[in-house]
Amino acid sequence: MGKGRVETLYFALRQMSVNFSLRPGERLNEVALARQLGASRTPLREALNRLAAEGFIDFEPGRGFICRKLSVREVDDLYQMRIALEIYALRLVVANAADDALGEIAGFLDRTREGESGGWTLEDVVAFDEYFHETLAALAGNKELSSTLKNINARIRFFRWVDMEERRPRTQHEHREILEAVIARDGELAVELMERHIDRRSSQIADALKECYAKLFLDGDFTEPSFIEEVSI
Amino acid sequence: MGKGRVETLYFALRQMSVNFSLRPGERLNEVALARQLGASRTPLREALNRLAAEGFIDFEPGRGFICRKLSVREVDDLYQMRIALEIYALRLVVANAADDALGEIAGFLDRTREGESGGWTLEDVVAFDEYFHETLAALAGNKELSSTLKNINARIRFFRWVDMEERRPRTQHEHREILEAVIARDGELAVELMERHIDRRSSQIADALKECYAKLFLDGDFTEPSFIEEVSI
DNA sequence: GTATTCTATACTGTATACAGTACGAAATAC
DNA sequence: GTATTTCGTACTGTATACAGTATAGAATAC
Repeated sequence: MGKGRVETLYFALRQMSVNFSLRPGERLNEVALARQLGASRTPLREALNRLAAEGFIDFEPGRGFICRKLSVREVDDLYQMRIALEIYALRLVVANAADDALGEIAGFLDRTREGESGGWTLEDVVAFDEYFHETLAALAGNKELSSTLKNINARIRFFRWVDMEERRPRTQHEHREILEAVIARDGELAVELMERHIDRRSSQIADALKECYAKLFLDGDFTEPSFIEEVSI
Repeated sequence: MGKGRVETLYFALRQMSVNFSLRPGERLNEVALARQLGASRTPLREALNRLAAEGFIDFEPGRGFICRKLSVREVDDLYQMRIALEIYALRLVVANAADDALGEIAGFLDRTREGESGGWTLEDVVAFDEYFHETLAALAGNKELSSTLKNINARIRFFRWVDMEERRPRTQHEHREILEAVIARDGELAVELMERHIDRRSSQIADALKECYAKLFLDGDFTEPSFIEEVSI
């Protein structure tokens, strides 16, 4: 079955939103975007409407579609959502998951370990990080929860990309600890470790976001960082 | 500022999806729907795309938009999501909420108490139930969490409407107990009460859904209950 | 009578045209 | 020089036309 034109546009635009190829706060020119993506305005707008419903872009009636801004508040809220969902999922996983499935994840952690040889790029590490959390949560067997979590992860990926630079050394060890607590069926420990692993201070988020927009505007046309909201907390 | 045409269509269609004025599993005829709602197909489809992204209706490429089916699995998953989100929110509320705000909710529970005199309709009671949960969770101050919760509540409203017939007597008392635990800042108790209050067995859900579609097809044209998925668990 | 192919219809998917409006730039007043 | 109004442009919002395809019904074969 063909995936459908709107679907294709949806994923292309989603990708653009995720890595901010579109500048934050910028109004999207539908005609230009449509031509750039080789489509017409109608299916483009349908894809944009879906993305707006999922929080990947903003929409203002009469003004059109606008690239979301880098908001401390939003990242903060999404990290809390992660904690809420992942912790609940984790309890279910500890109670119900098969040992086999947990063993698979352990194998994944082994294969992606960063030894003296293993030279992973930052993108790799971020992808592994997401994969670990999503796969573990998926063992809870709740589709709605899993898809919500995936959406959240996509929306905070730009942040993770900066955050990971600092946390990279710790991440691996923490993942292993969490998984071992799950395998030992120690729910309380697993939950406690997971919460500490995910938790971020608002100040950390603000710092990372500053770095984010610095990165975004490094090459050339630095205009006005008016697209970053609530830098102060 | 005018709310925009698509926005209006969005809410009208959302309402239709919530109370299943559209029959589950039924393909939506865009031309007919557009005429019925006094709009053109283009904005209609934009609204439908948003609703599809939020899970209020389904979409199959090449076949068009389809009213979601009554699914035990989905209701089950959404109830788990409620537990995950509301419990996490509750911990934040216990830790941070102002006494004033909690007092307001207590006042709301008083005003909506079902005395010998107070004759509330089932719709009223369901609305009060949603309001209690959403208002309490909102005190956690997380916009993403609140809006996700509201979406979930809209998606399970048809179910609540049946479920409440049975739970009506208990509900009020349980809400009061939960709130009192929060006011007493007893987080563990509040969480335990809330989890028990929300939790449903899959078998309960299946029974209620059967009643749901019985209700939907009571007047006249009973055709084929093929729109109910996974009646057996 | 049942299954299968063909055909007509009706619906979705997309392009495009047009209307209305927001926005920016130029011009004028002060 | 600064503020304000006017005007032109360009973009969004919506209707509509057309093309392609899924679907149902009729006709035919078995």
